[in-house]
Amino acid sequence: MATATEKAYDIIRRNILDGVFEAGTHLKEEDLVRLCGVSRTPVRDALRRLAIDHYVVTRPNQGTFVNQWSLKDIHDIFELRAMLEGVVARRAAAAIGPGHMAALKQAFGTIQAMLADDAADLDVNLFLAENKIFHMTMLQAADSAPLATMLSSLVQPPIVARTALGYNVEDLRQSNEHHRELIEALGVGDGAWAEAIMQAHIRAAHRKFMASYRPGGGFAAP
Amino acid sequence: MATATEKAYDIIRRNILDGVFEAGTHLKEEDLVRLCGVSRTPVRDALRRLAIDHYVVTRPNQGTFVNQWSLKDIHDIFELRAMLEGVVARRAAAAIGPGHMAALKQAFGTIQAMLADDAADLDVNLFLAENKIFHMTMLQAADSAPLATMLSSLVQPPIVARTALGYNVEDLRQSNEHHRELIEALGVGDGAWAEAIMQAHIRAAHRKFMASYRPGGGFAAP
DNA sequence: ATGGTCGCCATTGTATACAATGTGGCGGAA
DNA sequence: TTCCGCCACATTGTATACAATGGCGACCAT
Repeated sequence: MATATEKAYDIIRRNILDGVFEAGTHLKEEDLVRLCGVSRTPVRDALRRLAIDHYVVTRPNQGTFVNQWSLKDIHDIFELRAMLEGVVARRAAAAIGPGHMAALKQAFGTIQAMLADDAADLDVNLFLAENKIFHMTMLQAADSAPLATMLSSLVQPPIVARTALGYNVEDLRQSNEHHRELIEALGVGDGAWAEAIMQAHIRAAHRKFMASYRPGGGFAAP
Repeated sequence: MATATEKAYDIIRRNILDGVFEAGTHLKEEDLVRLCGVSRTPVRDALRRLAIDHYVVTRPNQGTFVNQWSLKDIHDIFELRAMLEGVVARRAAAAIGPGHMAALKQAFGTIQAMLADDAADLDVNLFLAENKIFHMTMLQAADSAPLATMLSSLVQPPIVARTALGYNVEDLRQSNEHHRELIEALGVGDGAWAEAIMQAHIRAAHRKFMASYRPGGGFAAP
């Protein structure tokens, strides 16, 4: 966290993800100055960067607001993610090398170990971190900068995080079984197989998310 | 062009599109201050907005550079555009109303009129404007904010503009015939048909673009 | 001659002061 | 009472001054 802009970015982002700043909230620059302990200039910079990542939207002369998605938007996002992550899997099957393959297996193994232990002490954030590593590795293996750019604008952290909150242990096991099958498909270079299982993987997440979604913006406990 | 930020944004963007700022150029804030006649603050704001739209990339403590795409990136961009614009067409076929349909027919008619005249006096910018209206109308008819966001990050104006430069009159006629067929498919609500012809439309543009592409960044005259 | 290191300068990052804008409330008139 | 217009304030937009960073070249040591 070397620069003031980064500091402001991280603090604001964290508050959005933690739900302190609810969807639609008007983020006033002066308040953020007090919260972050930096001047307005880096705060404004941070808000622009958050706009790039679609955490917020800025309306000229009005201010910056925490982004919110309609139910329809969320459906569309999952729909598009299923399609694009499917492409990622297909391309990864054609291009993956031993390094990325090893990273995938390790992420799978780490999650598997989490699930083998008593489920009670499972740390959702730890799961999310490993899950992210898995998907990022796939993305790198697919070796397409435009594809990576598009997906990054589609994988909305608030939604992904809340999806995980809706998971129970059985759901997590199913999720990691998909990972296992993806590794298998990639191992034999079967792009169509990899694409299909990846689409199932995302669509399953979609259903789990909807099951715990509440229109008001709140979410059911896991 | 009310605000200084908008002014800077438009000037810098125009210079990039016109090729004054070539790909990879280091855009120095102080130079842009002199060019735009505003202070550094709105210039920096404008550069952040240009980064959102992928015209430039910013590296911390190093500066802002005009974005450049590799040949592979360009292929990927067209590939993804074909897929996503296909989805747009499919969804538009299911949801389009009379207003959007009329707009599509008008854009088609305008382009048709351009091509009926003597080809010598054809204004490429005018064609581009109507072409954009056509595709934006399709996007609105598809009625999906996430889809619109993704495509906007994929439709790189420099590439689209240079694609048109590579067109000859026959290519333009083919392009507008695709538009005609899209309207027909949408009229009978055949989403699969619309999707297929849209994919062909983008892939044809891809080939026309590659035919006039020169690796150095220059392009053959039309 | 070559390799590394130090310091200067160009450039970006940050803070603060001031200007402009848009909004909400108050008051007056119909 | 209700609607319109105006004023004041809260908030964002802009300019300028200062701080920090990093790249590049010169210089020294080997």
